[in-house]
Amino acid sequence: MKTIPAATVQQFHKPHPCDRCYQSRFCLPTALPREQLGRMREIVHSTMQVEKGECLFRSGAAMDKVYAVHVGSFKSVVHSPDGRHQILGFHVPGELMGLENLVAQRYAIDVVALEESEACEVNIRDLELAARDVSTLQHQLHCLIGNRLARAQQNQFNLGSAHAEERLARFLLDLSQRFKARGLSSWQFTLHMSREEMASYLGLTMETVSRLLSRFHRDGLINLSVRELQITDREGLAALIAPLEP
Amino acid sequence: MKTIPAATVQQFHKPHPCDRCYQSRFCLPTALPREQLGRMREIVHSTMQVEKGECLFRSGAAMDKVYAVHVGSFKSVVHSPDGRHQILGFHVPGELMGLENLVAQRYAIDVVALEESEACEVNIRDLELAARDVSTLQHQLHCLIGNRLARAQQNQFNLGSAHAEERLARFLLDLSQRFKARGLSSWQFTLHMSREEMASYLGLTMETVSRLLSRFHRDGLINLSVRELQITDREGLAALIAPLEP
DNA sequence: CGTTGATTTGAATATCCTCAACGTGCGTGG
DNA sequence: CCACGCACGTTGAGGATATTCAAATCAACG
Repeated sequence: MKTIPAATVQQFHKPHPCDRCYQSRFCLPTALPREQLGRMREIVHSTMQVEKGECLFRSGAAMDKVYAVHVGSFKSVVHSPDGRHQILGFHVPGELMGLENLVAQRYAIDVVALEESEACEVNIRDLELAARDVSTLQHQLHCLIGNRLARAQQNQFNLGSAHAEERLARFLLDLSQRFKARGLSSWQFTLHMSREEMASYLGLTMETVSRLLSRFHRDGLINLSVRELQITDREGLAALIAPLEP
Repeated sequence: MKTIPAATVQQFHKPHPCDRCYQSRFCLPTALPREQLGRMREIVHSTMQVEKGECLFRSGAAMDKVYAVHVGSFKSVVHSPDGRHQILGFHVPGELMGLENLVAQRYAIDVVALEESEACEVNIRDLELAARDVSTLQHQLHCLIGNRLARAQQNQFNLGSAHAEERLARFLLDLSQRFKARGLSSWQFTLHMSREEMASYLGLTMETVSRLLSRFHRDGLINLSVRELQITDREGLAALIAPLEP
């Protein structure tokens, strides 16, 4: 992992790291008026560059930073004491990671890069200070947190009330949605996670995920060459998430 | 549902509603220095009294309040468009509800009382304003949010990686833990929710929950008369949450 | 090309769900 | 007081879904 202090970035590259995700809807500085951006830049501690499979951070001890994805994608993994683990979420640019570290927790959560990625590091205390100065930033932060909670609750519904088929369909459509929100293609994208990782996230096994993807393909819903996904029948996929016959 | 404006409460009862949960560890005003309590009281809009089965709030339209449980207990329920529903959590005194309403959301979440209960209502905008004035309040709010996220993630792990037996064991121990944190008995308490509700929360069916409770009883782990629970072998229960043979 | 790791596919099994019957507690009204 | 209905809970049998174990296929890379 390579750390690039914000100062250095500003010195050598014309755009500040924050500018690079300014377009993405959910990034911190988005909601700030232009003239407040300077305040935001002050609190961005540095930019982290991580290789595929590398750990951005490992929760434990005193965790006093949050991270915003700039480039690439991450997964967050929870480990139980007995060695099992589960993926809690995938993070694409503009999303915040480490919010749960605002306070001590039971489980250790690792955040790992799925590909070569970049994230900017923000000190929590600085962020809190800035939020007190700038009400739009405070509100934006609360919005991000609200989104995050809503996402966690959606996951809970998914894992609790949906069968394998529906979980996977929801997952694919959710990804599609998130890419679309960032201005990327919503019907053709790369799954940067392995089958195993998808399975872990969905509370299934690798084999079940694989079988379902094959079935989706047979049914003409998707095209899939290893990790390159095309959604060919969005309606068909959407039909799977509401198993009802009215 | 009966609404008691804070002013009225202060007038007719000696203790302000906030005083009633001042001892509970996670309630908002807890972290405030005594002299700041006044600021907190200003933003408590009113106290809501709800009957068993009654809806405290129903998310939708513009939701601009959060609630703190004073007395009793609540459940939050998510409804999917096709009529299914799942319980996302149970809330005991001192816990905050409605945080996900800091921003618009996809799913409608209802919060319903499990028994005769009381909650105090806080306007989000007032809360944000106060948080900017009082840094301890801001930090406390972040801690509550962090806790909430951690809980959601724990649920996700539970639903995704644990079998029925383990889910139920975790649930019982979690409840025990939360009661203990409030100074109540950790080995003997009332389950205010029905089997159906427990099942919904755990992503199981009523029948499975019932069978497991019977089994736990046969194995001498618990005593259960309808809804009165005694944990007779905490170690035995804890052993179920780490299915490992070293 | 052969090795390694990821993915797909198949067959047998386990877990949990569905359906259905039965039991219990409680309030209502005969 | 007892019968009755009703909601909730328990228990059983059979079946569906997803897992486990195992083998085959595919892709990447030296």
